[in-house]
Amino acid sequence: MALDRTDHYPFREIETKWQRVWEETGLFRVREEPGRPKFYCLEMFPYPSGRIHMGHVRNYAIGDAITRYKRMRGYNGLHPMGWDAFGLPAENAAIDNGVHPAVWTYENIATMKAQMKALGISYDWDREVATCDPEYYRWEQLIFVRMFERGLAYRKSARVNWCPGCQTVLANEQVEAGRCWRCDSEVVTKDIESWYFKITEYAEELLEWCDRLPGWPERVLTMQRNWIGKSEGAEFDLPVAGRPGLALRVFTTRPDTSFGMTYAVLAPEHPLVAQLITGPEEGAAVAAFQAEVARETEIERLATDRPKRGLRLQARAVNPFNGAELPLFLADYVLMGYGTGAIMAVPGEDQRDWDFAEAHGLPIIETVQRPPGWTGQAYMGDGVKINSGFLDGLTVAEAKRKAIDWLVGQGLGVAKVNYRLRDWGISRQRYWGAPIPIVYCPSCGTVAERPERLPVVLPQDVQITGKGGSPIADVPGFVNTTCPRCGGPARRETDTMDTFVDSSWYFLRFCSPQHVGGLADADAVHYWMPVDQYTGGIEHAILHLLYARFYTKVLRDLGYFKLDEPFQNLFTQGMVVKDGAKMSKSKGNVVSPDDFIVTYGADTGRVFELFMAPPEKDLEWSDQGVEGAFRFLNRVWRFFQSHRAALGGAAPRPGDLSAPGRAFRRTVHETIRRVTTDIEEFHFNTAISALHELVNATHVYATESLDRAAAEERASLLAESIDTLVRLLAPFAPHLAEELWEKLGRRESVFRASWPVADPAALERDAVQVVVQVDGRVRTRLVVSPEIAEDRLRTEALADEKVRPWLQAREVARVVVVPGRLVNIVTRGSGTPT
RNA sequence: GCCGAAGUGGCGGAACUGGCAGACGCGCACGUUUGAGGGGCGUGUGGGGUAACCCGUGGGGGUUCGAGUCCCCCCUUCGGCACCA
Repeated sequence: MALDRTDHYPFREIETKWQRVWEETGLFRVREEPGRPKFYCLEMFPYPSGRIHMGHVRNYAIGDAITRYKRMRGYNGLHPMGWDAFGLPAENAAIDNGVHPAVWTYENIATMKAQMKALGISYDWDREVATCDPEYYRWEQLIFVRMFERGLAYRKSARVNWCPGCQTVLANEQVEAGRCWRCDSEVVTKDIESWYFKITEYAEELLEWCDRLPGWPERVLTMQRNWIGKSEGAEFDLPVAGRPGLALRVFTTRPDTSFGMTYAVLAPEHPLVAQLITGPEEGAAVAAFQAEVARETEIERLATDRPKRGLRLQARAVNPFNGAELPLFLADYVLMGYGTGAIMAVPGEDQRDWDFAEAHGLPIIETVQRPPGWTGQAYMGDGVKINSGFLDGLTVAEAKRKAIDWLVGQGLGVAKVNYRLRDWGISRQRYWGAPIPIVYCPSCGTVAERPERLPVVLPQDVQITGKGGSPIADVPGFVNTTCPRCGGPARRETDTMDTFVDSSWYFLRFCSPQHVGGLADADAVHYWMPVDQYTGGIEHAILHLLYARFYTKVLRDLGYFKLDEPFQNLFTQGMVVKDGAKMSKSKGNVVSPDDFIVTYGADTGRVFELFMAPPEKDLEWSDQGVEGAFRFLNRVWRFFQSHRAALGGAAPRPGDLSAPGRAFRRTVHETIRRVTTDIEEFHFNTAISALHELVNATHVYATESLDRAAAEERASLLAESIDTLVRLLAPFAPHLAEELWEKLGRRESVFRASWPVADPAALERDAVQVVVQVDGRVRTRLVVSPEIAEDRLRTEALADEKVRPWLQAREVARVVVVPGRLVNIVTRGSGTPT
């Protein structure tokens, strides 16, 4: 049942008023103040897709609560916002509606910025950046140039999704069940020349630093470690039988199992395959197999619940450990992109090899002693080596070392560390992205653009059809240029950069967004960085966060900044769902922030989203929950209105308060303590419930009848309570708090006021409740002094009249006393109480 | 298939390091204010039982004086994934 809102607090006037005041006074504008502690709070900047949704609101409400809290604790709080403005949806809008991507993007930015302002998030809007602004991407192009000079950016062939209908490259998301999402053509793979960043060069450092990021969720670090995928082992050659000089290089993490190899496998794309074909008949079979595998996606090739496809070649490989000749296969489960693209197969100690061997009738040799009863599958555990020549009797670890030593000694192989991480392909054959600043010169070759000629500006006047190559390839004024080195006629690169590049350094630009001398002012970066709190969705746990870490290290090594890691603390928030599903237009379960703000106000939205679930978990949208949050703020407002006149008087004197006064004051200071630790630990839901309790307790205290002395002290205690409540409420409902603060007669913003500190004297208790159990069951509760001696408490518990019946005809075996908490009387015997 | 997280009232969720399970909110019921509705205020609200009490944190075992919390097995749900040699 919806509320009749004639009686609600005037949130609209309040929110508009304070948003204006904040803007006019520049309250959230910050600059470096050397010597003052800083707090850089950042939410992942959004893609300007059209309108913000409740997931954004949740993200910003979290970041804003933290920033405002930290400011009240005296930190110089940087809280910037910008736009991850390049990307595919803008091009799709252009194709579907004929609107230019730039127009579409900037319109969306204007809309979303207005929405954010209506939420009253405390951003320093002077620092706003959009990645599609040439003043932003010129520095990205400069970084590219420096990376190219260092060999960290290079070109190689890449396999892409190709739509023969549109004659264009497709992103994974544009491929639906193997078909183009636009024209429904069957998608094929195609190799094209692409630009790459050598992130693999940083694999080891990125991995090592995973152990030095205690402020990151462990599960994110685990995902990053697994993505980097370090494995240690050996790389060596398997000679091809009867083909001197020809060998397959294989990588293995289990060189100790080499005596157990019963076949070998090449990835179907392996360049050696062509040389191994013995005749036209086999050539045709191989080509057919390769075509078959090319149709499989990598996900399919890596799926466990489908049979592994294989094609046996006539050529045979030789096991260098014992000279055995082995069958040689092409198989889909071996990928060219990992290791050497060829493996020795040891079915005894690898389950994938076991499955393949069983399907193809290949022998299985056990090289590790099985535990008793082990049967029917590969054994990957430790044990004593068997059937392994000179490795017999060793443990797996010993045998690994010895096998590697042997390979090295024989000159056959090397110890090798391998990473699953691949270099980062950044070329996109698309329009709406930052141009790659490279020029192809007939005489000088591939040349980086000269820094003083940057930015290479994306031309505006293009036709976007979704067909053919990059639209800027058809703009002669863009493509035709002069060589930065020799000045002769040359051609520009027409690929643009992956938008993940744009978002890999924006947090640095926020430190000095108008800086014209480079990507960011070093002093500003050294003052503000690292980001103290980064908050966003778990979907970015790997790619964005890994790329940003990589970029930070690259910029350090290029000499720009002394900074190893960009994000000190990371928080990954849960999704906002409705009816159990993620909000989306197609499901029709979207709740619009605009409607919401009109009906309830921004403060209610924030309080609801922070209160209804712990922030790391999914939040189920609930209209009734919203009503609850709205009711709470109205209650605060009403209470304030009716008791304002009764506030004031001297500050409470803790020493000579009446008993109810002391009890009430303890509640106030307990709330300070709870809300403070809860915010520090991201428990916003329990912080807000503590505020509920404070409001309830204040209401009871204000209306209960007291004797005259107690009633006189009430005004000053209520004043302290209300003052505290307003400050504690400020991070969650900033507009309302600001309004009440002003009504309390304060001239400065509540965000310039200090965060309250709990008075230890007020927290002291003169009595505690102790639970008394008999055999673990609660029988009574005693109210005692907190300093009561242990044996006195024991005696009182044993003598209690509620306890005694439970001890009749039973013997007390022992008494467990937990001071200040409980007494548990443990008995022995058969008597039961009568 | 593997890895990770989580299963607590009618619902969202609390519960520090093993110490009163269910804070706070929603919903519901009754009362009160009101011409009425809405709203406000008050009381109650895990299940069973007149009561004393008993039973209760996905299921089953275990450790412990004491388990939502720790250990083992199982079930379910949700996330992530890379058959990575």
